Amino acid sequence: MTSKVNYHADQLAALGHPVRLAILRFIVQGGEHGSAAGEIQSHVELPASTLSHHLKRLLDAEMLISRQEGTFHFYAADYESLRGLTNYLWQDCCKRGGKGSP
Amino acid sequence: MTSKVNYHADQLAALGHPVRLAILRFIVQGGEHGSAAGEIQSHVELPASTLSHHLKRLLDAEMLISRQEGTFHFYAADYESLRGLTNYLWQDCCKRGGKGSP
DNA sequence: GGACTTCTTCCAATATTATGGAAGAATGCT
DNA sequence: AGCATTCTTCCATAATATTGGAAGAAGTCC
Repeated sequence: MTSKVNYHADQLAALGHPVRLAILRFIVQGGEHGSAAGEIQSHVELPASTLSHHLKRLLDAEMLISRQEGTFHFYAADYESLRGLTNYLWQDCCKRGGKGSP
Repeated sequence: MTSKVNYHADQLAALGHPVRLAILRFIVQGGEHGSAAGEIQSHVELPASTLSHHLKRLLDAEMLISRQEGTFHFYAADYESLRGLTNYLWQDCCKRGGKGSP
């Protein structure tokens, strides 16, 4: 119960960093097969280790899914998770049909 | 351009804390007229100063709107802002109608 | 004006996060 | 086996966030 708040707060915190948000959007816009860490790196222009930390954070929060092909590590968005997060934000909101209804 | 990422990352970071997420949800579920700081405080059970810091953070990120009535400070959700945030997360996603389409 | 309520700001301590060089792991190639 | 590529983990440092007591501001009521 209370763990749901913590779970989603963790996801929001994972997205609550300019670099990580940029990473997610790059991946989301990049298509279904995901993006290799190297591609992402050349997009965000950061040292490999720093990027890796951010990717791990997103992975731990279950905002990303990863897969390996040879020496390449591909990252794709976890859309179900993202959907669950946005749903949670609006849950039980505006039941009486106020102006804020989604 | 890049400021949009920073703006929304800041919003996500504001929500990326269990207490603040709980606060937003309490307010969102509480109805249109908003909730007084005191009501919120008795819900989250935190010292007044700590709560005030969190409310300020949410306010600065434009996730809340505040209004004063006498000595009471009411806080309400900024639904347009919340909508803008969730839209941003899904923007330009899954253009080719993949399984993740919203 | 004085007492009371409601909430915010000041301040300092503690905890968590972010960063990146260097070293390590896993894979592939010849 | 040796070497290159791709990315992760180890480690230490710097920066930022969180926390809450004490003091302050702003309103109400007698």
